[in-house]
Amino acid sequence: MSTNDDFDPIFKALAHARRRAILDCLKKEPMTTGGLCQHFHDMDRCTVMQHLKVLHDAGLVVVTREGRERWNHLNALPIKEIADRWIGDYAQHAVRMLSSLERDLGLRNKKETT
Amino acid sequence: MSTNDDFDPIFKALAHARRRAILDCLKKEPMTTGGLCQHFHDMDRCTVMQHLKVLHDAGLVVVTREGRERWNHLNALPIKEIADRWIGDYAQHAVRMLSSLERDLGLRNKKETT
DNA sequence: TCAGTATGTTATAAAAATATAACATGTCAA
DNA sequence: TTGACATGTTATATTTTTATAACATACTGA
Repeated sequence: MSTNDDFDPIFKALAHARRRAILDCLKKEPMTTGGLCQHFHDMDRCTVMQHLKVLHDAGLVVVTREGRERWNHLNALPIKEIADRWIGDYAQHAVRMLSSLERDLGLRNKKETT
Repeated sequence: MSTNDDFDPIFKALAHARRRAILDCLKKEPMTTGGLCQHFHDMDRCTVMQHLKVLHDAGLVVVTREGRERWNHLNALPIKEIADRWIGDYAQHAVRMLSSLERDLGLRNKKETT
């Protein structure tokens, strides 16, 4: 399935807790690379930049420049695309499973009460 | 954020295209390990089993046994949880961005037509 | 201009994920 | 029982990811 492969860099980008934390930061407001390094003071600046590169390559971070500063903006569209085009089927699967479980429990209760 | 860490094994499990392909298979119907190996004939049986272990540890695959067969069932609930508890904020972010973009384009068109 | 600052690049060490091989266990059915 | 089969386990090679260091570039403002 081609759509599955399209999503690959996005899933990979989301796979690291540090990167999800960076996204959480950028969800609140755009930040400079330096600002992010300050926020994640336990992480080397180069590490932050590598994570930003992964996020950028996945299209989850958009970069603008102001003088010598680099502003990193969240682009949540790829995440929404995954939600719309990939997760839907699985969510349905889960809901079906839950409702059949509910039905089975219902039958059991019925049986017990009769 | 603690919820972020709870999701870690799930995001990690979803990060590999082969594992997502396995989930796609199991979404259609439960399969034995052997059945999966037959389907992914270009992958070593041990590799399939390792992937199944990752999926199982993440709670995405539930295992039942029948004699010498092991049946792997999809459990999509963790995916639905991510959808409900993690993706929501980002989807909203995306929608907000799109609507502000729309508004800006609307303003531009207005300007152009006046 | 020039010191200080923000970011970029290249190389490399360390850790984790992926794939395979070799061997082990348990079940079925003749 | 016993041979074939489905799965499980342990060890290890290969590849990728993650983290850091050292050096380079470019902008700002005094």
